[in-house]
Amino acid sequence: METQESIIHDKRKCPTHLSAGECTKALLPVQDALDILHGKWKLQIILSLTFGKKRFKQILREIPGLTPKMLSKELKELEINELALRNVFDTLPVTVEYELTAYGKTLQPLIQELHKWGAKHRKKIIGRSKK
Amino acid sequence: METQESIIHDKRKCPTHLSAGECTKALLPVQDALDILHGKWKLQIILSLTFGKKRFKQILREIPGLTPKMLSKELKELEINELALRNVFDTLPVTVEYELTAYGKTLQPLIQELHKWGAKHRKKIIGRSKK
DNA sequence: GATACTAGTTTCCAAATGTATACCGATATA
DNA sequence: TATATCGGTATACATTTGGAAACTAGTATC
Repeated sequence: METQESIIHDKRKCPTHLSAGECTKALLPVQDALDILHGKWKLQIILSLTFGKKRFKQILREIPGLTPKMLSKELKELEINELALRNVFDTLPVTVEYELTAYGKTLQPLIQELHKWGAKHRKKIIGRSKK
Repeated sequence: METQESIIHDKRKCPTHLSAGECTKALLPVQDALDILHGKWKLQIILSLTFGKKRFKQILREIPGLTPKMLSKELKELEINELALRNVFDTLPVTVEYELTAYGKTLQPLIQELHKWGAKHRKKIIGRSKK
């Protein structure tokens, strides 16, 4: 078992924080993770799929305001990142089922962490002034 | 000590995933956390401040491509969320120092988690095909 | 023949976001 | 007097994002 590399607060590794240096590069994976979860619909779609396989129209009906264009786009992104799987059945009319992959389910602990921090933040900030 | 509430995968709590139900509401804190870290510059600015107090122009010089307008906007957001503090000194010309608050530093473990997942994702997906 | 169902795509448009550039007042330096 | 410094702001523009609506093919139903 290797120790988790600390990417911030390590002054021995990044004492002067040079602009184009190693430290900025270390942020790329963080950005990746953020990008994957970012957007108005991503989380809701992922959440919907955690409760089982879903068909296209079914997801559309579940999430109010979601348009087919956006759903199509978001599902493609999930597919590209191997977080969701697309299964086509040649019924009439055609049936398409989406499901989270095992890999997609590894997002869960991360979402939990975001939830934990976000919930505290709601209590601290939003609860008292914002909006 | 109370047990952390599970927001997904709990079929007893959210068996049918009704559209406007409690489950969607549970995603709001997650969105909050994502929003705070989102953007091209936020992480870089936070990272910069983890290495100590910084002045406006200093941050600008450190992060290539960053414009004063964006930096100003991002710093204001950090301030509003009480993640960063703005200190004005009446020197000539005026000196303004920004620093992470203790609360701002609580983001660190979250960023670590994002980094952990993102690094694995890089190896799995980006390393072999994307971009 | 008109309508509805499936899973999307296409087109157009509005709003949000981000960038480039110039500028501000006050002061110190060359 | 010209220039540079500080911490920003103002304006104009380009790019990105997202939404509304109509439309596709193939078949089944009314």
